[in-house]
Amino acid sequence: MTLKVYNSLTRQKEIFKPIEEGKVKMYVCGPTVYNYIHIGNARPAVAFDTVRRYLEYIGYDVLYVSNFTDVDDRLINASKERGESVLDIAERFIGAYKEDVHALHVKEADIHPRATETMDEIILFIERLIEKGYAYESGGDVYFRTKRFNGYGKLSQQSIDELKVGARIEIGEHKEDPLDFTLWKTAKPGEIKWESPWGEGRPGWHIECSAMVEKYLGNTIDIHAGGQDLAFPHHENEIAQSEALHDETMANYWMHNGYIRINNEKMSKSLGNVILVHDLVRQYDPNVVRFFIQTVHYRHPINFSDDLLKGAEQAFDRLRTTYNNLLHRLEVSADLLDAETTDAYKETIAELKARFIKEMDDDFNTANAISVLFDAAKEANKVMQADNSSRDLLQRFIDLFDELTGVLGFELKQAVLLDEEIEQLIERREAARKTRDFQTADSIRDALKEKGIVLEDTPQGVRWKRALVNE
RNA sequence: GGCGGCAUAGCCAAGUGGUAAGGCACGGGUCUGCAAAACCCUUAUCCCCCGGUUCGAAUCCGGGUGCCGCCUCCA
Repeated sequence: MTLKVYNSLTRQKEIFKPIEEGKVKMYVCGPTVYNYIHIGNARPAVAFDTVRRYLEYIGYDVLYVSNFTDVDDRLINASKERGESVLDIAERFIGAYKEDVHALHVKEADIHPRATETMDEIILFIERLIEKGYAYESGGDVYFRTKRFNGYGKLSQQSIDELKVGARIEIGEHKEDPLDFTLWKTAKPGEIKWESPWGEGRPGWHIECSAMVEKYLGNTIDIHAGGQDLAFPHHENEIAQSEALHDETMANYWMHNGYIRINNEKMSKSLGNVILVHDLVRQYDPNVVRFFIQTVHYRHPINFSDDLLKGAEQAFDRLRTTYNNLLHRLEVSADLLDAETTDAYKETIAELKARFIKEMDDDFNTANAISVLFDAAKEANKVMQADNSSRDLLQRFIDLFDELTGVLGFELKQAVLLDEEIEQLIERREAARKTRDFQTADSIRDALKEKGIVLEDTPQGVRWKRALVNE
């Protein structure tokens, strides 16, 4: 089994080979924390969390770093508008970010550096770029001398000449060339600022990532990831800064996730269709949201709409039902299956797992990996269909689901808590059924359905499950 | 203008040279007191269109059409 990763830099799938055997150093561009995150922020968080989980699953020791941009123009604007300090706003939305991605089962990064806490390294980075002639101070600002860096545009396939056409110098900027970009920006009166060799100011947007990658991961890392829209100019500029300074490749693999659309339109503030994770996870089970995101390959665009999410909810429920039926059967079943059939299923389980790995090895094809889960559900259901199952086999299917959904980051187990009142209703219904008083039994079943509890009468006894939230 | 992506059944979505995964929805059957869940069967002679390469293409090449994105803040 060989893991292949699509590398945005070379535009092809490549065999994954870490710098250091058994270890992966990855950096994922995080959010600017001036607001609650929307699903556009959630997609990379989920996609690359799955990349991380899979890498760990196949035995790598992953060092995962993801930044918080806690000072920039948008934060400064928000600060002015709300009369709240930049740092307070950042602090609040970092908290909100963690809460939101936690709901989506995104594992916490090993290191979550903040721009404001990396200021020394940022300034040092810029000083060294100036020393090497790749940057210059001008009017209190510092700019990167873009044309000096050979290979500018290699990530986004842009040529310097073409880029020049669209580039321009804003009023108040003091660039030598329109393509140059800001490394350090002089503070205007009243703005948050830091001392530097070039006066009081703040870093440009791109430099923090270069400085953080160097500080926490080194000159060359394995994977650098983010949204497709970051490829240009953000990642392009990161490459220019880091590679100009180090004369070494910044990242061996660049990964970019596709865009999000809402009802087939671009998600944007002007269209007023921005979906906040905060709201979405209250409308849908976060497991369903995470499942849904992964039914589409991470590099492809994904469309969000109520119909699609409801469809995902239905699909997800199939897996959840099977899984919880397995748990139920394990409680009530005896070992009855013959050894030959049991062995055949063991073989099947091994094959399913191998297929899952094969799909994930192919550039993290979660859509196909999920289809393996459905096939596993079908096999598990067959085992349960034959009303003589084997506890060992049931447990193996449960383990399989636990293992594979653990990689994809969602849970199939439903909460087992039931009100005493509901327990009693179920018992009363059972009693009624025994006396063939189906009228009473059915009315209790209807009443429970009203409460969101769906009953299933199986040969092994009654099972209950929660009804879908959005029907 | 430059760069890039996408187009597969009613819907969602994999597949990128060997004869169309998976899910939702639909229909038939089995099971059930009735349901629910589940299982079995059925569901694209065909992958936007037109040419070409090939023994063979949804997959490669050329030309169209449509949709979308980046080039400015953006995940």
